[in-house]
Amino acid sequence: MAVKPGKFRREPEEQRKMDLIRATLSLISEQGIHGATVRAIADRANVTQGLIRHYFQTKEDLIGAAYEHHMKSMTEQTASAVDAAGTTAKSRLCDFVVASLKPPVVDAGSVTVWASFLNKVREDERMRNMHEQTYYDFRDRLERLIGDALSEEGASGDTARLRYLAIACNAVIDGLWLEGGALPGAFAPDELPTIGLRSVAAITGIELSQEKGRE
Amino acid sequence: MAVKPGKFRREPEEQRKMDLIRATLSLISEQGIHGATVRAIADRANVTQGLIRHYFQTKEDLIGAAYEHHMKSMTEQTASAVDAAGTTAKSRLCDFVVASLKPPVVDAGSVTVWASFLNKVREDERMRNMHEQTYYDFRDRLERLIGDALSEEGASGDTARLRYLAIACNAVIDGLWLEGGALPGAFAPDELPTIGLRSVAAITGIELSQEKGRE
DNA sequence: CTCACAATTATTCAAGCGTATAATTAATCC
DNA sequence: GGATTAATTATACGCTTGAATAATTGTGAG
Repeated sequence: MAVKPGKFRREPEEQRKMDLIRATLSLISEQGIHGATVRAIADRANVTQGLIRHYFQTKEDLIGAAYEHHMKSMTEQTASAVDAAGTTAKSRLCDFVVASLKPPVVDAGSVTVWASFLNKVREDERMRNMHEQTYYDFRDRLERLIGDALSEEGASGDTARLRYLAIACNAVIDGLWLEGGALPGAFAPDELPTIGLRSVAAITGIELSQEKGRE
Repeated sequence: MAVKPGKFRREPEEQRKMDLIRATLSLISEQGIHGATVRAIADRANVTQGLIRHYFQTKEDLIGAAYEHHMKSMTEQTASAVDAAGTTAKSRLCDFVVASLKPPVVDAGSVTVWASFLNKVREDERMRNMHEQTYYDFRDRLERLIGDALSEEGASGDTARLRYLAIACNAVIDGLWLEGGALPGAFAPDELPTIGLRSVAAITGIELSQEKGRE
């Protein structure tokens, strides 16, 4: 009755795959992993369930693709907050921390998706590799930012100390991210970024003021 | 052929419930939530599946009971490391941090179980309440320990600062716990406790030496 | 000793799952 | 503008799931 019936439209492969991935992620974020059945996914992507197997050999393949997309997207969202060149290393570190602890990175659905996948990481080697890579990638970025900020202050850290600083700061960020997503309403709007910055500053010994944002 | 056939034995209610809970948790920790089917649980507890419904009205009830048990058990394991009276507040804080970051609290299965349940926290109110309560209980213990250690040093923290310190230290511990369980092999044996202690010391400004353990 | 009752097993059921295959239909090519 | 082909729908299959009910069996009371 609306635009012209026509039983279906053909779409380019990448488009359809992305539709299915997005449908999968939105379902998991709303209902957890058990809500992401092939029928529900197809329904949300406005296709029939047979199409899933046309693009993904098995449901696990789709799940894997969705996991990869979600992790890359989260890393991207934080990393993109930092690539503004020409700024000081300290302010880049600040931006990185703050971006990790604000929406849309801090988000209940995002945490749900992440936790759902964590279960599969144990069994599936491909997922385990993605998981490890994502963790190390994030931590390495952080380590570089910390190293830059330190040398900017004249203080140089040896390798071992830099590793410790990166692990510790990464842990604070992860912990705050998790709690912000898992207990929405437990923290005031700007509380997590503030606490994150102060913690990273205390651990590294770098003086960080919240330069981004109006406060 | 072994000990005496006899088709089954009657056990006291609490015993059987605990058997079922333990079977549930061990299955989840090994295979994730999807491995915990009523049949698999009954099998592992050496009963038939009908018995589950005799003790738990629904499978969700069993899952809820298992969740409660797991969370209480984790909190207990850390809390019990600290109740040695007569020691200084500083050393009690140390013990608490270290216990949180060593096996059996840091454990791959434990993290898997925790992540599996996180999915259900969103939908089920009873689970959500348990989740919040566990978090606040742990954080409050930490806050008290930090407060005690601070006043032991003469430094007194106002309420707001104490809240910040507790949230931040809790986040480091959570983050390290998570990563230790999710990436076994990524850290040296004593690395997590060491990093945890140094981080808590840096954040709170309390000088903490690793008094427990031989190093 | 046996009787009554609760603990436990045995069997059944309907629903939902992922997958497989066959039937349509939209776009492309000559 | 009809034939071809791949994208999409439609239908069906076999299996597992959680739950329900019926049939047994161990055990304590009198």
